[in-house]
Parts: sequence; structure tokens; C-alpha cells
Amino acid sequence: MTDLFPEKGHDHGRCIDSALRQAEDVAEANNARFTDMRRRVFTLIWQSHKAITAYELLDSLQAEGVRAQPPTVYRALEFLVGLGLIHRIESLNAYFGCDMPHHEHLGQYFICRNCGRVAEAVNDDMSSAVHAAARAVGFRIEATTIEIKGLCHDCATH
Amino acid sequence: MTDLFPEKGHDHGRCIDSALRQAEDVAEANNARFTDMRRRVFTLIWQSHKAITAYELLDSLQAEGVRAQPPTVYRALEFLVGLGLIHRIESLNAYFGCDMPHHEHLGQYFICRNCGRVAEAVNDDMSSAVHAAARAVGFRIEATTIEIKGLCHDCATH
DNA sequence: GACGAAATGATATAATATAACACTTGAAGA
DNA sequence: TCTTCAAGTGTTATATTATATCATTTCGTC
Repeated sequence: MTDLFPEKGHDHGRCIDSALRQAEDVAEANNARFTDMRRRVFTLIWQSHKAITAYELLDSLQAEGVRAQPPTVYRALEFLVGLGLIHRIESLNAYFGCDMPHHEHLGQYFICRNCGRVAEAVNDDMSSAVHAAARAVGFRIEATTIEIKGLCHDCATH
Repeated sequence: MTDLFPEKGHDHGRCIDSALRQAEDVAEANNARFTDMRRRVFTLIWQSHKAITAYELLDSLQAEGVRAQPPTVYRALEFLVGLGLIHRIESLNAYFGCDMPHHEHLGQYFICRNCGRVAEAVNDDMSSAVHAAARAVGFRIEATTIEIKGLCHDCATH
């Protein structure tokens, strides 16, 4: 069994660096400006593998000395979600970083209620089940939300 | 192809009646009180096959002359969701009636962005894909949210 | 009828999100 | 280089969604 969630002692700096690099690539490929504000918000989101709310981001920005207001944060979030660099977790009203922003994907989010971490998975069986179900009823899919709450392997066994 | 969504000219009164009867059964089976307030809220939710927000419900109640406040509505919603009589659609912050409250099910919601209707489906392939994916990563599922947005067959073809 | 638990009423406020308009910045052409 | 204009950000106000808290009422059980 491979745990989707990052190992306890992993080098998180590398996660952040890699995410930033990928984000810059994607932004460039889309002719989109990865401004300072957007980079700050993106980096804050990547500070952990948990989902973070807009107002938590706002507090962090203000703690850093940035004079930000809610619209600033929501705009950055909108931009990042639009490029697929982060995902919104509907059931938490929170955001978290995507580690595969390069390709379109129908992601599923596993959310641990104990440690708060989120892991994204891409599962072909699930994707095809969704598409087959939609096809069977003549529904034209534009967006899907699949969020699974419970206990991650670490929290379920310790 | 069978459309999940109700036919245009269907007798909606029968939907409501049947839903009410089922809800009463479920409440009784759970030794739960289906009070007047809860019945009102439940009936309002069943007025359409769309999802309705808490504050829309509040407005409707007040229009009916009931002196209700937000907590009243949220309590009724909590009760109804708890018994599985209604479902919350996370991506809409709204609620809609379940037509199979008798059995546990991992439901999927198809949401039409054009007409606003919601249809619930239960799909074994999808359920088993979710469970298989969770098993593969040692995740213990407690709740799942599957919401699919797009165009229903009617709206996609007309 | 008295009691206690459950439900509801009422007030206040927290948490999440957006509208509207002003100002700044930066890329692209003149 | 200067101008211009669209995109981005700042700022203020407010809309929308949700809950905490305590008082009162209702209802089944004794």
C-alpha cells in the first residue's frame, strides 16, 4: 500500500520549490502574470499539505506586513484556481496546492479530519465511472467535485 | 438513454407527497420527531427539484408568516441532513431533497447550471471506485461528496 | 399535573465572499 | 522614450452564509 500523503519527515522545502517552478511554467505557458501577490499567496498555500482558508491567508499576509484586504486574497485565489495551480475544497471553503498543474485532470481529494492534510489522487476508474454515468443520462459535464473525508492511513493506525 | 431529471410535465404534487410519506417513515423508524417546523422546511425544499439555500428557505418561511430566524432554519436543516432526508450540495451551499432516504447510499449529484435542477444518482461503479481508491491508500472513508456540474440533457439539447 | 429533555425563539456575531470605484503598474505600439 | 490602455491592486462598504448563547416553549413520561 502506498500512502498518498507525504511522509512525516519529508523535505517540504523541495515540495514548495517544485511547486513554484511548475507554477511559473504554467503561468508562462498561459501568458499569465505570476505577480508578487500571487506568488505570496501561492507560497502560503504551499506552506503545508493542508487546505487553507482565504481568511487564514489574509492573516498570514498581514502578519508578513502586507497590507491586504479580502478582495486581494480572493483575486489571487481566483487566478490560481483558474490556472489549475490550486484547487478549492468545497466542503471546507479552503484551498490547497495542486502538484500536477500541467495536465487537465479530474482530481479526487482525500481529506483527513484528524491531521487536516489533503491529498489529491487521479483515478481512472473513478473518472471513467463519472463520465459513463453522465453519458448514460445525457449530462454534459463541465466540472466535478469529488471530496472524500475520513482518516488518513497515519491517523487511522496510530 | 434515461434522463435522471424529472420529466417536464410531471405531477410534482406526487413527488412531494411521496417524499413526505417516506420522510415520516424514516423519522419514525429513528424515533425522531418530525415537528411542524421541520415539515415546513422539508416541504419547502421539495417545492422544486432545485437546490435551495438556507436564506431562501428563511425568506419563504417569513413570506408564509412564520417568524423564523437563521438558527431555526439551520437546525431544521441539520436534523433533515442527519436523517438523510435531504442532502447538502457543498458547491452551492444549498440543500435538496433525497428521494431514497431509506437506505444508506453514496450519492452523486448532477447539477444543471442552466435550469438549476439537481438529480441524485447512485452508481455502483463509482462507489466501488471510490472505495477501491481509498483502500489502496489506506484511507478510512467517513463521508464523500460527489458533485457534477454541467448541462442536463434538456438544457444541452434545446 | 410535575418534571426533564428536546425543540424553538431571539439576539448577537462570526466566517465567507463580492461589488464598486480609485489608483498603480507594466507591456506594447507610436 | 513616451503614451496609452488593459490588467492588477488598493480601499471601502456590504452581501451572504453560518453559529454561539441564553431564554422560552413544547411534549412525552412519570
